[in-house]
Amino acid sequence: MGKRKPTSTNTINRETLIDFCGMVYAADILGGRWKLLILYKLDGRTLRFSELKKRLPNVSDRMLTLHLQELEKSGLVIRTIHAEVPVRVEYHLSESAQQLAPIWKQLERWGLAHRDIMEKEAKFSVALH
Amino acid sequence: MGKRKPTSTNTINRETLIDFCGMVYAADILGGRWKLLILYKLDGRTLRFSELKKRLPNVSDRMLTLHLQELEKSGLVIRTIHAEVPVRVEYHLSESAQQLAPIWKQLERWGLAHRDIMEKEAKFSVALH
DNA sequence: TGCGGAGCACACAAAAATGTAAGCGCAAAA
DNA sequence: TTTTGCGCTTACATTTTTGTGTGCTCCGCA
Repeated sequence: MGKRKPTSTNTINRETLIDFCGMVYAADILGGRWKLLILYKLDGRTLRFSELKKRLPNVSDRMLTLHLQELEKSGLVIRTIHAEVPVRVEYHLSESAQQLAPIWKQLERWGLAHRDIMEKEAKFSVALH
Repeated sequence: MGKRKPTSTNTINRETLIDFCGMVYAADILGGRWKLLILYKLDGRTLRFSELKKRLPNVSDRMLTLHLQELEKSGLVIRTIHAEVPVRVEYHLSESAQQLAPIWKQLERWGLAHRDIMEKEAKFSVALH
């Protein structure tokens, strides 16, 4: 997050890869400590900043703001400001992000399954000892 | 990569989240500059270190080694050492990783589609000016 | 004897991501 | 009048990730 040096090989590599690989592009957009989780929490509902914060353990104001800003720039979440006092700001998923939902649900399932496999293997190799 | 301070809030948060969310677990395993790309390149074939390196633009020996090691630890790639001279080391996907393939293909498609949408929107808002 | 490739390991440096603490602007509530 | 809440922003510190360069070891080959 923060700023990136535009001259770093890191940035350059990323950009050249993004050009020909949709997966790298997707990973770039979704990579970040809280992004997938934010999207997950916003799935199917609209939440305001403070509500979102409550649902994410240990996220700081700053990180939440930063990630939400990036997600907005990437066209995944939509931000609505209600000019009241105190201000009310609400977030919900864009159409594009909603199409992503089935993918992260699969990913969720795969993650759990894979973790089970790993744990069984670990037990097995302990048993061999 | 490298080592992590086990006391940092970063690590602690990650661990608590991983406990109840397969998606965070998956993201943790797959997050990393080259990981998805390595898996992608290994899809359906076996490659040795140097072949893999050729297919990945600008990756250094070190980064490739680190990522491959982590992927092996995560049970996604399988490493085979052929005791020849010079040594030959080959990598291929585990069964678990192969089950992941359809997901990243969807992600690939989504990425391209989403990028198109973003580009069109960008043009549109320029046109308004 | 020196060279060369393969697949790393190690020490170090740079960059990027994340976290912490403080404060701000406004109006209503206390 | 002071306090409170919301949704940030700013400055700064720390942690994590990535990159760079060097060298090693094994053996065959010239």
